[in-house]
Amino acid sequence: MGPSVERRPPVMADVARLAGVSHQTVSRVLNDHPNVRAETRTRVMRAIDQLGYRRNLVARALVTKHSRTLGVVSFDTTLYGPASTVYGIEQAARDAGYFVSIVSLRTIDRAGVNDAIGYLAEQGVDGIVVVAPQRSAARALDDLPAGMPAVAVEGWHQGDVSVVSVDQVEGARLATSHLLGLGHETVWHVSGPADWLEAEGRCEGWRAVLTEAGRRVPDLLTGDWSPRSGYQAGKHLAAMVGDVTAVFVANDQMALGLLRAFTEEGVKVPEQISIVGFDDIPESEFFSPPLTTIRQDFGAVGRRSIDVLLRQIESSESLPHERLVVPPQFVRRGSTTGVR
Amino acid sequence: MGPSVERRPPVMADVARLAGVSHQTVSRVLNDHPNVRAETRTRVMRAIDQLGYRRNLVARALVTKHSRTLGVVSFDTTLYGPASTVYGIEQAARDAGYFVSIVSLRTIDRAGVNDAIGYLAEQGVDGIVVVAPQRSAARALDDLPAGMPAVAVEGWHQGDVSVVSVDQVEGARLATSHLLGLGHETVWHVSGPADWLEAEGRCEGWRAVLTEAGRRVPDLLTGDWSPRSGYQAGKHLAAMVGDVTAVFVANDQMALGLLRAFTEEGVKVPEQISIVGFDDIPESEFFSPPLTTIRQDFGAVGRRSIDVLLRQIESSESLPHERLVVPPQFVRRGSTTGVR
DNA sequence: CAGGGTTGTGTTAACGCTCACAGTTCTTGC
DNA sequence: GCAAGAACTGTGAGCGTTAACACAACCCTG
Repeated sequence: MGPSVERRPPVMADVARLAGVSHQTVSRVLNDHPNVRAETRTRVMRAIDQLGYRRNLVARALVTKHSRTLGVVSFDTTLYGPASTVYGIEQAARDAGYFVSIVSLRTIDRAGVNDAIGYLAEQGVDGIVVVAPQRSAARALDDLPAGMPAVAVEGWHQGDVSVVSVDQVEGARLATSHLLGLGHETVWHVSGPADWLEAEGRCEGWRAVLTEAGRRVPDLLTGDWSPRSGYQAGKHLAAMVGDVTAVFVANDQMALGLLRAFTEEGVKVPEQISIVGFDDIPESEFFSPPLTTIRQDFGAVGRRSIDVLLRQIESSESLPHERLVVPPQFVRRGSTTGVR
Repeated sequence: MGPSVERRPPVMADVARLAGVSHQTVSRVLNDHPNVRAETRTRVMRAIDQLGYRRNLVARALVTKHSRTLGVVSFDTTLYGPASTVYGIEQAARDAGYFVSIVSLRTIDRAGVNDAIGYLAEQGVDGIVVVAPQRSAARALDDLPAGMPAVAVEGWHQGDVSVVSVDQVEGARLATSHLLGLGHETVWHVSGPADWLEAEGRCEGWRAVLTEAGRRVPDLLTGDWSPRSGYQAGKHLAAMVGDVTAVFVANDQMALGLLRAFTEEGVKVPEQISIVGFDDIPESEFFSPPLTTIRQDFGAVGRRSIDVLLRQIESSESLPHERLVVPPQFVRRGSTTGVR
């Protein structure tokens, strides 16, 4: 019946017409430009919510060349660590007025990360955070699109990109020293999978402390971060009670697996074997026994990485790349005790 | 020295010039339109990667009115459930060629969800998934921008928006029936916080089974999903061993808290009290004892919700809203046993 | 009350792409 | 060998916004 049945969403020009001003004035009101008469401003505002107008950020991005969107590339955001980091990133970004577009990789390799970065670049993100805990993934940062601001989280410090990470080596030192300080002859280690930078860092810290103290460095056991792999390592270690009195496990989930294996084999924790984990997942405090562990402040890592990235985006020239390190924190609970 | 030092990223016109064709032909190659001579196509392709050209999806979105981006609004993506759901959503979306822009709320209320939806709408998303496990949040879906395709996950089925969820009531029935089937007189319940739809559904299923079997419905205990709240409930229940022989806990994290409290109080699981959890987080299998629980297939929920949403986006007229239910799965482990 | 600045507003041209349509060239059949 | 159609390619406009500039109206100050 009416002149046009199909209703398209209102645009700036519609608001302008209704308010009796030019579209540019509407734009000025929206970007709260100073030089608009108060009376005009309210007239425009009234027109805006009369029409239910929302500005089209896509059109805006086209002309300003800024989408106010950040890209995040991560791996398996189902895990507590990545999930918390991404959460921290998202919060910090939104507080700064940015959107977050996320790509969560199933498997992580250079090609995959590169693709993801490419997609995000096409989409016009202003900067990219790569949560790149593996060597192979971190290497993908070498071929970023020219001029794309980026920051690596838990990545490698080589190459010319800023990195924000928890000090893994220090965390491992805390864990290992704690156990030696309790009087244990040496400390065993169940590490994360090869190629993971975090696994390497934790292994390095553990080995360093033992070496510095002149202790025997036992054979390394390797898991894949899963409770199951910890369980398997635990079965292996349980067979060596007496020889093994202290274990530093590279994450809390594997530590849970160890705990389970020890329970099954009748090995008492901490009486016969002390265990230290890493991460401090929310569950750790309620393991039996509650787990002594190293807390990583993932939220802080996320926030810091956004700080670095935004500084890079908002300054015109390219800043020198920095390396930010968030300290880990030792959390003493019931899974460790001194030797008799 | 050169004509221009400042290098701006190449655009379609640059590619066209280099390949000796019009910008439109470049566009056709990019969108693999059929009517382009093979020779022309390769010439354009060569020009594209000679210049390192990437198309500008923002400009494309401006004219097509489709950003190929989906918005996701969620609450605390640090928790295993939401994190897994969002992961499933992201995977499914990317497989379908869509980006995902995520907004993760700190606190969840109608205003917050509304704001988030507003932001996403401005940004030009083609559709929105709201992971709205609370009544208050679900209600925000009532005032969606007109014509915006949307789907609720774990939400309320009222209002005219499609909903995808795990059948919470059925899950609770499975858990409760299992315990009754083992010969327990009745089953206690530690529920999630009020206002959470999942908590309500689980409570409803539990109560229904007890009522149908003509059993006494014990006082309800309420937690907040955290292990700590489970621990507190556990302390309370431990004081009533003998009276209490079976507990259905609304999630695995709280179940862990119960387990810890029972261990401290010397209550044996499952010998004195049987426990069933909900979620099947990766840790549950390695609790002591391994937890009998109800598995939710979060990945499936994510995928299904994207299916529904894309169908809505890609069909021009508005489809009737549907209600998709993903069945839960009972997982028997060591935390439950029959009464002597 | 002339002239310089400030303040408020409008006009026009991009931004980089796709769509609609108008050409052009190549097939094909008789 | 030539019309008729199919296959390919080019031209121009426009998506909704901001930037740059132009211009009007108003304030001062001397």
